[in-house]
Amino acid sequence: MQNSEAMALSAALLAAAGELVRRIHEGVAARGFEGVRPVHGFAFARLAPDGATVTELAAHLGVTKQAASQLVEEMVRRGYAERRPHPVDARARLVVLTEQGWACARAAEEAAAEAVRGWSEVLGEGDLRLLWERLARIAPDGPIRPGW
Amino acid sequence: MQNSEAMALSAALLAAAGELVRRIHEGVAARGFEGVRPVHGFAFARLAPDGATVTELAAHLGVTKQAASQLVEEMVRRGYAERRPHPVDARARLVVLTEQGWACARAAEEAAAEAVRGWSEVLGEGDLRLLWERLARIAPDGPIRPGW
DNA sequence: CTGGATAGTCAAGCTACTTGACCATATGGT
DNA sequence: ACCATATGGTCAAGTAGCTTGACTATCCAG
Repeated sequence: MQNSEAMALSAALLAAAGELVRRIHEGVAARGFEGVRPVHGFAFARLAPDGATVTELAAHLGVTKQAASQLVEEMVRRGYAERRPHPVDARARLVVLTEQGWACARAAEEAAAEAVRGWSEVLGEGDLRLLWERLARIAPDGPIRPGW
Repeated sequence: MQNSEAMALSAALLAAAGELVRRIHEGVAARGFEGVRPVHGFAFARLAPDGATVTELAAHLGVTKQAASQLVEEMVRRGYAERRPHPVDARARLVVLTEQGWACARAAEEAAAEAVRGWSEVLGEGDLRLLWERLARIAPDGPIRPGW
């Protein structure tokens, strides 16, 4: 693949990602969760199953643990999450979602589904799943960094 | 497609985009252009063919024209670009790349090609082109926003 | 020629991130 | 058992890169 083509592919990927984030953000806001930034949705996704420590969250988001700590602080202040003592490590604290946090996480998922549905209409469901499968192979478990 | 699947697809897309940006940035730095931020590469791509005005660059990057103006100022200061009078509009100024700017743009393309080559090994050239084609259909001509 | 739109810049402010310092707890070698 | 070192977390301060607001110069339609 030529260099200029690689650059064009990169631009397309970045544009799609930006568009997606924008739509999810709008969708979440439209569901009444204003003041929540895009990064929160992906933080929710990490916290959702069983909670996570600040350090785990930082790794997931690709930021420093101080930044993750600030993010958690903000989520706690807004009532989306709470800090609990960690069951096995007294240094750590387990951050878990509150009921409102779960509601916001669901809103983010709905917004994502809404945005992706538009793509499905363009590509078709089958191609969309192929797109997903290939993207997942490219960057498995990579951090979801906020910004460049 | 289920909501949770849409979220997972979104995460995969974001992770791939972040990974790509990181690799391009590293590649450009490795070629001796330290101090250049990722956004510069995509600014170069827009300026490369025939130059562009600040306003056009702002639209391409999805930022305010003030931010684009600051970016241009920085690029000029570093010797990557220069402002010229616009041929037909005396209000506007045409921002064009210097020789060093072209060199950096080529470095960014090489770095992008290098990063994409790794994907090609995972997906195969054909699938990679399909991925590109589908991404391009999703967000044609969308802005390349720096960050969320 | 005149009123409104557009290109660009200057200045100030904000926000989300960073680095640095610090304490509490865990872990592993001796 | 003890100490050295590593790790989880937070507080504080600094900063980069964006924003909004205000302004000038130029274009263009009527």
